[in-house]
Amino acid sequence: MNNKTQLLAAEMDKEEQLPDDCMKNLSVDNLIYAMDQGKLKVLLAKYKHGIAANKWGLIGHWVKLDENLETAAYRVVTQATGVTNFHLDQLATFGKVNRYPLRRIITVVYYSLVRLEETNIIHGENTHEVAWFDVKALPELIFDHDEIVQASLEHLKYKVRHEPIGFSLLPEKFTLLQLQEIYEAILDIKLDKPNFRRKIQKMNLLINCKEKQKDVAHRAATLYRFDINVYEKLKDFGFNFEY
Amino acid sequence: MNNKTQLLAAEMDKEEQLPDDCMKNLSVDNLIYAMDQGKLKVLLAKYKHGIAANKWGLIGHWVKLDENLETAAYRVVTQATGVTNFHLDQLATFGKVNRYPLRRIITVVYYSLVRLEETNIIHGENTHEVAWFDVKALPELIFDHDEIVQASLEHLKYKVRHEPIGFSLLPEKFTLLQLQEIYEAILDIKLDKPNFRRKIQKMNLLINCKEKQKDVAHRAATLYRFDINVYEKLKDFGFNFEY
DNA sequence: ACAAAAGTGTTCTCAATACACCCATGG
DNA sequence: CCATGGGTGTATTGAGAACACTTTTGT
Repeated sequence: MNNKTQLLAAEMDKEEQLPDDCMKNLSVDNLIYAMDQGKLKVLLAKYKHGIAANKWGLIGHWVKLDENLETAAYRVVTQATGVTNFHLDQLATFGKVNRYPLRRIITVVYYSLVRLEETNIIHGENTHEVAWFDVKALPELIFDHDEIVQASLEHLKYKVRHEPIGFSLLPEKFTLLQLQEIYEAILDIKLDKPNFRRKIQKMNLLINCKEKQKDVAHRAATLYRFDINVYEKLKDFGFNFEY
Repeated sequence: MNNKTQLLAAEMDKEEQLPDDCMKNLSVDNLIYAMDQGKLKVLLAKYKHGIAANKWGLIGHWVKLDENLETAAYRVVTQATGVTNFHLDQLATFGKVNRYPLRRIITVVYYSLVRLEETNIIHGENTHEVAWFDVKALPELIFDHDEIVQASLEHLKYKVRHEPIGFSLLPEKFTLLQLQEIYEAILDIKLDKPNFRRKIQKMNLLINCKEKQKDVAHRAATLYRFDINVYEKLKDFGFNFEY
């Protein structure tokens, strides 16, 4: 064993804390999104150990031997955010030979949409810090995580136009402007307010709560909630939100 | 070692022929699609060994230690079809704990679109037979492959409406009816011919070859080819093919 | 002549767009 | 009274759907 190999082995020890009950070459990584005052944010962690030390990266973990991929992703999101009920979908799998410098790791990437007010961020023992970042102002990321984030943002654009996923980012009762801001943040465009309202209302996805906002420095907006039944019907028929 | 374990071990020997230079818990599977006389077909293999013996399944293989996932998928498709230039995209990754009965295997699934007339089907040493199947009349499939096929057909519907992938299934010069048949086969609907023509022509994706079909028992149709330059522009602007 | 597919024309409806305008509330 | 966002009205444009119709070619 030469010096370089020893160094690598030392790094790997520090890095991994890879438990025995996990698969050796497989991880899940999560893109956890939330809306915060009209901005789309993603949750990142600053790691303690190994080659990723003191750098920001996605929130991920190993997959247990007897654990489904989606279960692993769910576990990681819940552990980091405290949220138990959220939208979770597979994005894609990244497996370039050298994406992780020390050995071959394939990562299955999931993305989730959470409601900011339901979160209670906990940083695990492997991380110094866990924080929300505006997707338009991301720090430098470890490994291929920047590529992954960009791919997921593209995918979100695609998705938001064909499924009403926006509702997964809002509290139960929300205003039309809040909903509009989601589309604007994800698609990175400005929308016409009157047209947006009419369009979204015509879809019959919204139920008027017959309540108004409180304590706002302008005319109080009507609160709406999402009609899950109509959504289920729409899924079969197709849904479209092109601009 | 008890009897059952011995049996399993014997099965595994027969099953695998897992080479030393491959990852142990990872495979790629491929959905290879082509159009044949207005029908959408998918390529399947009938395996020789192990628990999949004499059953139909997707065309897959192990991923080499020093091979990217996409490279592995490309290799498998080329090996089975002889085609070297085709549309290849990742679909998703399937990794339920018991999807493969003998041990944990995660499979990264790709789909490819090939031109039937460019194919020269070769069946490898692990398969008795490789054949095209109409997606509307599939045989029983091994493991979770039916779930995978259904997911990919859903994804194709989604995809064909937002990217002009149809062209990847056609010869260089094709008629408008051939193109229409692709949309009809993938979306599983009937389209109005006059409206289809106008719509597709307005997109400026087609170049008139100023040639006609030969030897057809009806009025010869104009041949068109695909304008790749316009497509590249459209990708940025967005593309839509809703019906 | 007939089958089969190519290809054109026309009408109707409705969604998308642009933008002017009024309303309610707190500071 | 003004800033801020809520909310309505309306005219124009163009795409999509339905369908009647003519053209070309081989058998």
